[in-house]
Amino acid sequence: MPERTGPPGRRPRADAQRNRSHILDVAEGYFAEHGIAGSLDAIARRAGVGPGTLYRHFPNRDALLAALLEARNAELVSRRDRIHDEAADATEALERWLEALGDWVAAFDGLPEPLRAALREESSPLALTCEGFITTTDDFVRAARDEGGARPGVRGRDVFLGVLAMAWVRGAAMADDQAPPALDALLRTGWAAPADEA
Amino acid sequence: MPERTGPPGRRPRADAQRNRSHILDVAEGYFAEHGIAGSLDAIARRAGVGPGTLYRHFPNRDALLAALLEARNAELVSRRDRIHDEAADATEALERWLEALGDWVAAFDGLPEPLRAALREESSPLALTCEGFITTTDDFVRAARDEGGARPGVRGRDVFLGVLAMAWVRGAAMADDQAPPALDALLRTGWAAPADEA
DNA sequence: CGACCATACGGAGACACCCTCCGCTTTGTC
DNA sequence: GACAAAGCGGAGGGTGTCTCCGTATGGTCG
Repeated sequence: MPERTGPPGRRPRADAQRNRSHILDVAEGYFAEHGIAGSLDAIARRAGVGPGTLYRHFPNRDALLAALLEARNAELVSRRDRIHDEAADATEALERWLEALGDWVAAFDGLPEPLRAALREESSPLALTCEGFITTTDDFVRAARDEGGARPGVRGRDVFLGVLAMAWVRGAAMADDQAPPALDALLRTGWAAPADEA
Repeated sequence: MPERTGPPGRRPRADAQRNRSHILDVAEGYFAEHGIAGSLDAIARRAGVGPGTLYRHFPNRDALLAALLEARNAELVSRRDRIHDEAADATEALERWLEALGDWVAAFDGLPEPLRAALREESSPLALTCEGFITTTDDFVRAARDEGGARPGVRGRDVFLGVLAMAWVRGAAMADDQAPPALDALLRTGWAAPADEA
């Protein structure tokens, strides 16, 4: 995908394309190693380009992140389609979708933070992606609700935020290896025991 | 509470005590205004002291935060006692405790982040406080479970992390005024509808 | 009351990060 | 081969964290 959207100008010069994709490669490794908060200047240095070059291609951290996520977004979308094809019922589909979302958001250490910021600030390349997946989540939730598998009143947006929140807090419980499944269970069924009478 | 723990040396000089408490006052206002991430040097400036003075009293942001929370911790503890006295049953007690925890963690905008970091890094003045409240949460959870109000297998630590996570993600949904209650409900009962047969 | 010393103060400044601006080089084209 | 546009690199401004050290201040003891 060499072009952002439409072709308003002619296509970029060869060296620009080379630099862009090399920066992306380096950033991928750097973020995987140091987490999402690593220094952008350091990435430029490691890529052997000046800071100006990096910032021309990606005006800020979110833009770089968004470009990095592009490939994974595609994977997530195809996973959504696969779930639609394979899942026996809507509840299982929702479960599998949430698992896929959880994997997506765990692509880099610290990713939940910029996603949350994008959701609040709106004007971020990440915001659009998130809104798309929120809509998808809502579709899954509605289907599960129609089937009786999801609680009425629960919105896709809330569940998405829940997944984000759990992924975020998971980072606090490294040593505790029973925390991840416990947090997933918490999001699924909550802490309260089902009451015969509320 | 003029002394940290025990009296290992003589008590601090008068000007030191004055500065310390004045810095605390200013920081309270500054964090309330700009959120937890505001500049520490700016706080020092507003307090009319050099940066060195601020950093001598509070070696880092966490230390300052911990000192600021001290008063609220006391309030939270007394609220816990009040809940113990007043709550009709253990489930209601847990509910009210979680509400109290939610208020505590919302004391400053952005507070969840350093709390999470403290929990993972361990060596932070905030970590000890958190661990204490995790234990308290576990007590409430156990009592509710014995009564049948809380799901078996749910640990106090997980619920505490859940409260933290929901408080964190709440910051993403400012404009959406139905998100806060929805997130609380999500933590309480999850997204899944209670099944007659699992 | 004056001298002495530990304690505490202030601010200069080292360092890291983000990001911009601009003179120079590279690329594509005629 | 020459010319313009596109792109490059890095110097440097702004901000923030945190340290170091010469100096001032407060408590104490003769």
